[in-house]
Amino acid sequence: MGVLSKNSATILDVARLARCSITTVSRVLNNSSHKVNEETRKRVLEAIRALDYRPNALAKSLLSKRTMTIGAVVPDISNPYYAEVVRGIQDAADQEGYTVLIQNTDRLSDRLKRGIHILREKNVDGFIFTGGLHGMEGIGELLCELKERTVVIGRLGEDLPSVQVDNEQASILAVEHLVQKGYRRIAYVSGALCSTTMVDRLEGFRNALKKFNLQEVPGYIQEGKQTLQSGYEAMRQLLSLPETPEAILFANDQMLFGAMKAISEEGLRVPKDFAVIGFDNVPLCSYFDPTITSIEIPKYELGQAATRLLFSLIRGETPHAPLWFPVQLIERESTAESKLQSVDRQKRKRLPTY
Amino acid sequence: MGVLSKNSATILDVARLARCSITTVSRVLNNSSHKVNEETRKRVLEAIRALDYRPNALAKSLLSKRTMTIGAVVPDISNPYYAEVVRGIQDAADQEGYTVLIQNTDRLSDRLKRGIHILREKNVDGFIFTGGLHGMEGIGELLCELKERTVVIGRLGEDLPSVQVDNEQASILAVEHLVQKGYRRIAYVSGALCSTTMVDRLEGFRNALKKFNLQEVPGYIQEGKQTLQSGYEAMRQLLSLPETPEAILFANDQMLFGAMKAISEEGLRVPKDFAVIGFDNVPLCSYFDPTITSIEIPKYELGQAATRLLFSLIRGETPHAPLWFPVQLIERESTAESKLQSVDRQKRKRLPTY
DNA sequence: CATTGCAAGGAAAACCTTTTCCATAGCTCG
DNA sequence: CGAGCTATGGAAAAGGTTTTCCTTGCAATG
Repeated sequence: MGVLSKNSATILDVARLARCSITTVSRVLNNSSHKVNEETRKRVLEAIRALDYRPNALAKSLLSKRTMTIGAVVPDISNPYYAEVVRGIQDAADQEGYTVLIQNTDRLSDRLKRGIHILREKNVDGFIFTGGLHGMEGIGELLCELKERTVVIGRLGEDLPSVQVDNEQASILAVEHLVQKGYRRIAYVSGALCSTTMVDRLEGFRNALKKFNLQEVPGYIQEGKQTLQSGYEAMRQLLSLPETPEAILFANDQMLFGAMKAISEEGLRVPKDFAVIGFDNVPLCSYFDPTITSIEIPKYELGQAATRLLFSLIRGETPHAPLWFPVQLIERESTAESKLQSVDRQKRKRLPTY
Repeated sequence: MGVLSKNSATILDVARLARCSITTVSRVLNNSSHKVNEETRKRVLEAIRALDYRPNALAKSLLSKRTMTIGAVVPDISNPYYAEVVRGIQDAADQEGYTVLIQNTDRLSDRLKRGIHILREKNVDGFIFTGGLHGMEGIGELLCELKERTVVIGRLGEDLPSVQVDNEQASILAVEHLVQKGYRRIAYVSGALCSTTMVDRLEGFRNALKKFNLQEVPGYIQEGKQTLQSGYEAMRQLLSLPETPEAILFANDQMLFGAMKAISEEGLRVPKDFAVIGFDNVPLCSYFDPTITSIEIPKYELGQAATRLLFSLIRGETPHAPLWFPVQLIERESTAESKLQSVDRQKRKRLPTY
């Protein structure tokens, strides 16, 4: 309507127009228990509408010490895994009227520190850390008074309230699946070991080898970054080994997809020549050719649960034990028994390997 | 040190400890031009350190009417395309000390409205809209006074300052490429036509058909959502047609990947049986088997440029004409000439089609 | 009639900064 | 010696809310 006023209306403007005090306006606004005459209320509401008044959140926050904003620290938002976790966080926050401020760290510890700094400066009401961060012990200090309003998805070294997934167990699950399918020479491609997630998955793989009496072949464990390119390179490494593995477990689906290129470049096929299995079960797994067996992590649910846990902390409830979420192996074509391997397996069956 | 005070120190605490007024503390803090005695300054700095004082951004913002935060509205952050755009925005914002508040709309117009509402409430200093939004004319009103601090990536119907890519031209480029390779029966799979991006790409495709004298075959234009599943379904539709297309242009790479599954399920191959070409050139394109020809959109640069444009608006500079970014066709295996088609092409060459 | 209680409303403090304006003291200059 | 300048410092307003604590009428109760 007409000229837009440069500065939006304040509560004082409303009070003036409604011929009452700002106290009354405030009461109407927050429908306080303090009674206000029905007629006055109508005048106020009318004035609010006429002026298109909306309370200034800044002023409110200054007083209430609540910004209705929570901060989320994620290693890499373009990773579909974290994108989904963030989605869970945002939806849960939304339900309680909170907004989420996202800080990307790109897995760099100084960007992490900077992120925390910004979030504190913005006066967020709580923190959610995702991905953990290995060997980054100083975090507790950075959080200061916010320490009691922090939730971690995964581990962080510090013992903060958390929502977790048993990554170690997940690796064992994957290896078990491969063993059952008759694969024995199993390699592992890890992501950057700067997140506890990656540390746990690797640990789990090693334990699984022991558990199933398989030996760790030199060169069968590759470390890279969680990218297509890195998966490709790791696979090339594996392909160059004198004795190539029969099956490969990838610490994340992205790396697996990258590796598929290396495999097909050599004219090799999955699962005929290699079985592969990924982590995270991103949507593409069921659309790839062949479809990819992957460990499903309840990404959305993790984000959601972490946020709810955070709200319970904010409400002053005492933190309870870490919340564990189940993982699940989704079997698809990439780990089917190839004919060749079925034969192999027959042969092996006679050997008392385990 | 020792026990953490529940409420962090204020400027008053610092002043008391340094035995001076808050005015002086403020001056030291913002190293104002107003002189302050070297010894006093030292006392203040000491007090700041001792109390671990950090100014309250809320109070500062209340006064300055600057939150050092900009809002970004994106249709879908889990889409790699937007993830990359957001990355560009964040990096550029970072450089100027700004923080980005992201609002996902999931392409729903009420979530969009809600997002705008939240951003206004949080007093962001400016807006960036991505993806455009078709048939959503009321936006200008929602923005109100922020209208002059809004930048759009793409079009929005309203004429706001923008950073653009010629999607229409891009479609023409793609079709031209296919025609040059000898393909004539070209289909198009569109995403949801609620974003101007999608509208423009479709428009471009239609114009390209005209330009190259190809006719629009009924059923050759499919509309879906920008998802793997939707791409898969669209492809199934195309495959069920009495005469299948020779080449398909997909409005985004995700849909293309979904379609690849439908193709391989039929035992068909790319590019032998179909040429396919995508939009966005996400990283996976060069890792897929076959590698995928796609239209490269400078996603990161778009985000970056939009943010810089926004800052120039915030500084009070007058908006200039829309900024155009070039698109580029990245040719890969998925549009190689199949032997079969080369023959076809020879045949066709005799016909005076265009 | 005096007292109590309630409905309705307002004044002012508090939240934490920045900024404008003023104060003091010591100097310099004409 | 007075005017004006500089170096240094503080008081107070402003920014927009919420909340605590009054105040004023009026009706009900004894």
